[in-house]
Amino acid sequence: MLTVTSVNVNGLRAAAKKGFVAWLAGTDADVVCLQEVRAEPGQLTAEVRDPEGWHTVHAPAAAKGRAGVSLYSRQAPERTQIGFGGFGVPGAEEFDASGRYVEIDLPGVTVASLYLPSGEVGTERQDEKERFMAAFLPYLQGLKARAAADGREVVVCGDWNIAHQEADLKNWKANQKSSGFLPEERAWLTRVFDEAAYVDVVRQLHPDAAGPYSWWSYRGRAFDNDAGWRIDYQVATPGLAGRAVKAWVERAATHGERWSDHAPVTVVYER
Amino acid sequence: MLTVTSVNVNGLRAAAKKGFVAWLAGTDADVVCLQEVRAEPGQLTAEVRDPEGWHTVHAPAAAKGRAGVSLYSRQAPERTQIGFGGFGVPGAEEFDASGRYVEIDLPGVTVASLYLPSGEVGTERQDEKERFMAAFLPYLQGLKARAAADGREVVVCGDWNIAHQEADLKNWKANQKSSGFLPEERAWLTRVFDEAAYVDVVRQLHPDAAGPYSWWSYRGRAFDNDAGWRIDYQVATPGLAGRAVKAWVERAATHGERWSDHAPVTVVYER
DNA sequence: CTTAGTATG
DNA sequence: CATATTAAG
Repeated sequence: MLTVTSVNVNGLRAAAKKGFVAWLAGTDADVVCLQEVRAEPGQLTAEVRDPEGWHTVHAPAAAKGRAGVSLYSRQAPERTQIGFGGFGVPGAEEFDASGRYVEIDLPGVTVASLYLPSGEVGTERQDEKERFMAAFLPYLQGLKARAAADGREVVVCGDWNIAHQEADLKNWKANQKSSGFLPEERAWLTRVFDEAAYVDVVRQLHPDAAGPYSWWSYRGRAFDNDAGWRIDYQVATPGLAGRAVKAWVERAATHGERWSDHAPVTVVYER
Repeated sequence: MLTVTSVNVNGLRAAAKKGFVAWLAGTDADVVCLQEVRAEPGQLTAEVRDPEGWHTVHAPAAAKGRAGVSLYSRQAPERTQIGFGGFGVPGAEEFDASGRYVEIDLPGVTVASLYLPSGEVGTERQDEKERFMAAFLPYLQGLKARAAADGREVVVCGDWNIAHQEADLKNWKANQKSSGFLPEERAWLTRVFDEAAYVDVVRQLHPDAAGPYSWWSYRGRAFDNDAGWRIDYQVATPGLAGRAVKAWVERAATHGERWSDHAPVTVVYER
């Protein structure tokens, strides 16, 4: 079994003070993918930066306090890669120091932690999101081809900042012009699943569910009303997706203590 | 009796959440002078902005979140003045919208709340402090003359941001080059007391005490070690100072809850 | 509403 | 070390 968890921690320093450390100590996961770490490694306590029993890779953003992705694995990675430039994809280098992508090879499987830009309609942040999407899809296609040639599977975990279908957010009607549920963003995710032939693992195992949501805004009573969005995914190659036996969102992990506005998304893959 | 209290609240919104409201409800003072309110009236709750039983005057700074002085009085003021420009003192107008001075007339006595700039050696902030001092001494002289002609007494309460003598701060030796205990600042205060002939009321009643200190840095263990400064004063005309019968610093008011880094300085004046 | 940056104290 | 701002989410 390989258990992979992904969670946007919304500031690892704050999350660590509120319950992340206890959550990590209690998880059965073999790999934990973090997004929005929002800290340089040197700003983290040793307990969080390099916890006993884990190998860690931290990919902070050049901009202080922004973005930042990390990967924690029980096994030592065979290879580590920060960013997705250097593979012939135009525009990919722009994001190499943006704290949005880190990838490791474990035996037979490549695991990535992704934090796709969050965007805001009518602003430069939306343009950045679109540039990221334009570069990331060809990267995913190349990654899959290289992995296949190497006999490897791939799973790209993280906060994709796009809800794919109406079932993926509670208030889909009101959000059709909101970044995160724009037609062009949804169409791009469809291309990831259809053209690039990756699989949305949680949806595959829960085809009929509303959600399960993985993010609830801190504004208003979104969490209490379960007015959530499913924007955190495990996007896997079909071979690995076919081995997924269980998937869930740990809404309880953020209940009560609520150490992030996102909840951990976990998938158990059979060997 | 007229009881006057002065306290730098270091952000009235934060102080209100931590114990200021309870403290105000429990005080016997007739007049309360606040400094570093750091909020526009509209940002305060009604309970703090206009508490039952008080008349309030708020003089926020033009710059958001900076400085700001207020006066609370049980009796309605006969006159209110924000800033000290308009009395022929060169340079005084610079500070009219800086949230550093407000004055009211009550029957027979003028009470002011002052927040003198805090300064930092070698920076423009120290220059600003010096410009304020240069303008404020002549204003004090004119105020006294006008009050005398009118048969009024005066007390200027607040955070003067200068410790006068060695007894006024615990670590005076280490702070001889620190803003707040510079020779030129101490000499300026001496001119307030000697040339302008105002009286340092708390020192008059406690001539031999170390302190009583009214401010302890939040850094390190300054409060626990009582490594404080006496920089909050009630500076009164001699007639009023002669009526002062009791003066104390409410160190306990900020102990435990600690709703400010300053403590209230209270004086009881006989009628 | 929350995190984190920065400026001020 | 604490209170504010602002930007981001």
